Amino acid sequence: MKNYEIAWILLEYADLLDLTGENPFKARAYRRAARQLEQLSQPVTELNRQGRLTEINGVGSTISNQIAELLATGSIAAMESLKKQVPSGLFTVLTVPGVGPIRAHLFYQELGITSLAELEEAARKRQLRKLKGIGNKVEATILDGIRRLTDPQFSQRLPLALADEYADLLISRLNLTPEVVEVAVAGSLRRRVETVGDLDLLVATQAPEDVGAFFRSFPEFTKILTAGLTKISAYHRGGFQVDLQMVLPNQFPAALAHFTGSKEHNIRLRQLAKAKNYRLNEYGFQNLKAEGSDFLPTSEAELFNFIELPFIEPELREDRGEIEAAQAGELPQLITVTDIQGDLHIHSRWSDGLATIEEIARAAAARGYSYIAICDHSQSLSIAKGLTFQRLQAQRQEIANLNQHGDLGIFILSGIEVDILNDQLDFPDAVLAEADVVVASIHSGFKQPPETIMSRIELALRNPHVDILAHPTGRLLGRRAGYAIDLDRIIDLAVETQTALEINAFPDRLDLDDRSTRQALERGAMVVINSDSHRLEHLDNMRYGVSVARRAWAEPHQILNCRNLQGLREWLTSR
DNA sequence: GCCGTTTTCGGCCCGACTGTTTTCAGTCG
Repeated sequence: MKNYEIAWILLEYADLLDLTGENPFKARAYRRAARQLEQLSQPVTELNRQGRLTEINGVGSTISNQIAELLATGSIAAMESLKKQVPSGLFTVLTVPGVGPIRAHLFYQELGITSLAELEEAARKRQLRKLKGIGNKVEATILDGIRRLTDPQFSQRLPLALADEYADLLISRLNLTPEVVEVAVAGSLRRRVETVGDLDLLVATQAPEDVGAFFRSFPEFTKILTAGLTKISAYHRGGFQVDLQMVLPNQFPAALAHFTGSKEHNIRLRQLAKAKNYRLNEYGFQNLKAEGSDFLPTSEAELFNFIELPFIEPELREDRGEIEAAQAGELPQLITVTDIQGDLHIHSRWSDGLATIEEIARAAAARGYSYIAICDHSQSLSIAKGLTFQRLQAQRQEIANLNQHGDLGIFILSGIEVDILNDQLDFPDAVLAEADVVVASIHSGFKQPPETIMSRIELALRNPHVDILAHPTGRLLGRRAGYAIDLDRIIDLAVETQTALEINAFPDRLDLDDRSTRQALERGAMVVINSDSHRLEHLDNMRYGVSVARRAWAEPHQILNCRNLQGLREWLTSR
């Protein structure tokens, strides 16, 4: 059993505890334990064998015994008996905005509601308002929430790139009013999570009423959900929620940290503040012992320093070990976009790209790169005008000419994105050996059984000419899950064969994702960030790949294309 | 359920907003 699978079961247990009206701190204990398991670098099965489970933070005698039971028997008896008390449909009832564990439990106890459909029917028949503490407003909120849950437009999380665009528009609009002193993106978008559920914006102002009224009047909002003195929530016509927080200018740094989160990270910070006899909230530090000795940080760095931590980058604020690393002075020196020296996966007009190689080279040079690799598709991918051997030869000649006479200020490597077919690569070794860079990837047979896909990928990784495995899981955000692969095994093979794993920076892909990348890096795999550009503007998608790498704690020396051309060539020839 | 240079018992992060109340419970982030 994998760590994340065990963690998932503990999370389910926590939900069950919530739904049965147990002590909320008990559920929190299980969530905390699950979180610790997820970020563990060693297998839980191994720790269990060694009887060392209780060494994990948040795992005591009960949970360690239950994990042992789970590993031995495949289930936890206490959890199974809870499941008998709680129909599985109650979990979906919990997803309705305005319905938490207490109300879900109440609806189940009093009305026998165990599904979304039953909840909707009860609300329509005005049954809910008969219950204690529930009125017509709550009923309406629940009906609206169910409508939103089942509306396809609202059912998907917003991809990072799209969220950036919407946020930029809202921020430039907010800046039109002079009462706005400062605006910033907060929440998961600032932490650069691959998809965001809603947009969090923070404004510094002396006049929150005016800013609030201005904000509420934005035409793109289809409904104002809440409108308080400091917080406004609205539905955006793009199918997501926007939360605006307003604070006084001198509260801005503390508020920025607070609303950036994550929630779990904030809890850790507040615990540290509390140990120093301070309460930390969105307004600053309040001294719990001495009135008037409050502290308003003037920057996020000052806020961290006050609780004896160095500045922690937003991408790391997930309570995935960053607090401990900060305390030990072992935070990573995260990669930035300016560390990127080149892009090793770009398509030209020779296959399904729109730009010529020369146009690409000039655009890449303008972005400060010192090299690029043109990796057009191979022959079998006819839908993408895949290159035959003859056309590949002609393309190589063009690249050679450009390098020789082009005056481009950038070096063009001649590459190929070779398709991984069912039992071979799309070009023979002799052809691959001639390429400067070989990127291998799967474009067919997504639904094959795991063994089949895995043997194809293994074939590619074991081929000595293959330098990079591109978009390793094949997932498309919000559209297609990845292939059924064993990522642990792929990472092991990549390390063994010294093949680089790609973070494909295309906003639809972001493949590998942050968690997988972190695993790969921890186990010593080489990682490369590529744009997979098909037109010139796509080169700018590199930053989304860099975001993934930053969330994976990547430092420049771990990323292949942070090397200069000589370093890259040394790596390519050393393998 | 977990945990301990204030603690082996009694805490466990903190506040905004709404609705159903008549001082607070529930939800959310």
